[in-house]
Amino acid sequence: MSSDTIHDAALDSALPELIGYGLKRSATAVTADAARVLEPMGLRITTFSALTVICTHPGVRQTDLAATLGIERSNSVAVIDALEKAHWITREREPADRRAIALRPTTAGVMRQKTARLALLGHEDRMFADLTAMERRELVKLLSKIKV
Amino acid sequence: MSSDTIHDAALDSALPELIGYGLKRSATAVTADAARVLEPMGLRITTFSALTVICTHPGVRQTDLAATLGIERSNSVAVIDALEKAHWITREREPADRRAIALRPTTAGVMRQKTARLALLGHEDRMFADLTAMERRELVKLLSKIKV
DNA sequence: TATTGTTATACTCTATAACTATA
DNA sequence: TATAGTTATAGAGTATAACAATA
Repeated sequence: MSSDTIHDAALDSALPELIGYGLKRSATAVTADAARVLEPMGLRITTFSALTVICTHPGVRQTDLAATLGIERSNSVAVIDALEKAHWITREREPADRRAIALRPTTAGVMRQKTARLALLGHEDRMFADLTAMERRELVKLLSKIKV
Repeated sequence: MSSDTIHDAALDSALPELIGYGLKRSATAVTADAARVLEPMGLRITTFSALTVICTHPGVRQTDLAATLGIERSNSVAVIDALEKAHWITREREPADRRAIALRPTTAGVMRQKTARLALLGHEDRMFADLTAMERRELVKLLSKIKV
């Protein structure tokens, strides 16, 4: 750094007193690295997340998928388009309710999800290398206590 | 939710095993709420963060500000433009190095930062209401251990 | 009337390349 | 040549409104 004014990024401003600031910076760093891991597999965080839910809930409706992921239905369309275009999922109109569309993974989709999941677990091992297994569980627990 | 397929958002898919997934969702919820709090004051998260660093480091250069905030210099320009337009900071060419620009808060800028900070502390009290003071400190500590 | 999927749109954040003026 | 600030641009995430088909 060229100036002597600031030594340790963010650690000597008034920002660290805000939990949300650290939370956002951590999340940005982790998601950026996750995106780099997924990119060569043709996946983004949103498409991987959707594919994962579709694999664990074959036949899920788009509306329920969006609710599960906490995204807008309208934004789920492009995500599902991408997965369908890659032949990792299928869209199938539900006979019982012809408004709804059931989403199911293809064999290739299931395989791709498994590969990507393993890659992400490796990524997390790197990003959270300085946390013990107990600390990681504690982190997850504390995050789950945040209001959403 | 209209379908019985999914009951508890994100809690019954394979996503929760990934810390990054919970981290991103928490950060999204917290930053969205923080943005709602700041909006009526004419601030966004980026402008508030920049204003805070400028208040605690009057005379800081734009490059150092960007480094402190972990953003690209190029992206800092619009942020600083907004703060200057609102008359909360001043840009001042440094005589010793005429390439550099020193950023200083105005009286109005200092006051606005204080008001916004208090509003954000209230916002955090709501978002982290289910965490004890010790748990909040623990959360900050664990977040700081994540690789960036 | 309400819901499902969809389109269109806009805004924020982030990232990269290239320019200018200064050093 | 290297650095500080800047411009332009593009991608990704998120949010809202409105529409057609179906219930």
